[in-house]
This record gives sequence, structure tokens and C-alpha cells, in this order.
Amino acid sequence: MDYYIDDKKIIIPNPTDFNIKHICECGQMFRFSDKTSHFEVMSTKFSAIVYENDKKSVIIESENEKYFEKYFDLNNDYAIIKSELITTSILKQAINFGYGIRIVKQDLLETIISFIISANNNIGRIKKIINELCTCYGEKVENHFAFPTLNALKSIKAEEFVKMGAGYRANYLVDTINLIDEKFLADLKIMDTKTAYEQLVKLKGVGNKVAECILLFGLSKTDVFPVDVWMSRVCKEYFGLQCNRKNMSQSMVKKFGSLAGYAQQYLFYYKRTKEI
DNA sequence: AGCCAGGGACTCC
DNA sequence: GGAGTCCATGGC
Repeated sequence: MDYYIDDKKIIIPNPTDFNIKHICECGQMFRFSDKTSHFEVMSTKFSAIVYENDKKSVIIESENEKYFEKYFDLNNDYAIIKSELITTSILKQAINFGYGIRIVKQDLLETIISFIISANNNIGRIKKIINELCTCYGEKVENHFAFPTLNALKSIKAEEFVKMGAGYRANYLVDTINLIDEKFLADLKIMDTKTAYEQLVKLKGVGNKVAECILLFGLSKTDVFPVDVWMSRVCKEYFGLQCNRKNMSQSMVKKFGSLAGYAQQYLFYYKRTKEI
């Protein structure tokens, strides 16, 4: 995809593979707000403003434009990915619907915490809890709050997570945060998919599905296919799978290989957006 | 009131 | 290792 950087701005002319609404609302990230004229996106301590310029180009404005160049996966060619995925009717429809989806490269710690909170929860509440977490324990940066540092997270008691709305996940969070250190995070980043998966599911509150989300969104592993309630319906209705979620995931990875994660995102956005 | 949400832990067998 | 059950919370 063509783009260029000019004075704290990334300009994407003719963005056929970038739509900020698709990117934000396909369920991969929770710290954004739709300001109608633009989207505000936050990740770790950084923020960006993203908007369309007369439908002809997309502008990403940030003091940390290099961070968001990587975050939005701008060097990846989604035109190729999409052309390889249009094998079934349902994927063709899903890609046509969510043509501007990109899988963002999120901070690993933030991804782990966010997706533990996501379990058996809905996106509105997940966003609210994470926002509360940042407001209470994140450093104030200009007009917003950073995601809490690992040290700040370690100071939070279970009762305080409950107060923020985390419910029964509070104990999982405390347990996992205590177990994580910088070496644990650094080691994960150099592991292959299977090895990293085995480490992640050792964390409290991280099972099969959450681990795959962390692999996909926090570790850029695309040979995974997280199956939540929505994807379970998709696997059943469009791919004829009757098995449990873990087996659904495995057979979809077998089908799509290293493009499974992308396929999953197009399908999730299509299914969920159409039915809400 | 009861069901649902980007599921997982725990307990039984 | 599979199947059942319970788990906080808020919107509908």
C-alpha cells in the first residue's frame, strides 16, 4: 500500500485496504473512540487521530507517527492477502464488507490484560473496564491516559479490579500480573506460535481462545483462528463444523494456514456487524 | 425475568 | 481428555 510520512502525519492516498472504522470495530482493539469526524486511537502511552480527507486519502496524525506506521501494519500488502482468501463465497462477502480491515500490532502486555478482561464479556463493557483501568492507574499524557505500566498493574488489588467492573476476572488478573515480568514478555516475542501458545495458556484467565487473540494481536502470529461465540456460529453455519471450539480453530487453521488470522477477522467483523 | 457477551477454571469421570 | 457447572456484570 502506498503511503508517505510528512511532518507528524501519515498520508495514505487511495486507501483501498485501510478503513479506520473497519480496523477499530472488528473487535481487535478496545481503546478508540468514534468522534464522527475522526477516530481517536490509543495504544500504550501513544495516541493518534485518523480521518478521511475528501474520501480520497486517509490521514493518520500523531506525535509518534513511526509507532503508528508499525501499529497499523502499513508495510503489509493486504491486497495480496485478500486475493488469496477469496476462495469461498462467505469470505468474498466478508472481505467485500470489511475491505479496510488491518490487523494492528498491539503492545503485548496491553493485549494480555485486555483479552483476559474480554472473556465471557461484551465489547462495550470491555472498553469501559479498560478505560477505567487507564484512567485510574495510567499516566496522564496530554488529554488522555496511558495504559498502566507493568509496575503500576502490580500495585492493583483484586477488589480494585472488581470496582472497575472486572467481576470474577479480578483474581485472574492479579494472578497473571504477578507472574509476568519483562523477561517473560521478551521471551514470548521470540518464540514460534506453538511454544508461545503453551506459555500463554499457563496464565490464569488465558485459555485457548484468549491465547490465540494474544498471539494474533500482540505477537503478530497469523496462523491462529480464535473462536468465540460469533466465530463458533460462523464455523457451524458456513463451514459445516459441529465440533467444539478448539477443534473448530484447529480445522480453520488447517484450511487457511498462515492467513487464518486474517480470515478470522474479516469473518468476525462481517458476522457480528450484520447481526447487531 | 432470563439471556447474552471476543470463555475459563474447576470438578468429576 | 471430554462433559458439566459455575462464575460477575450490565444491557436488552
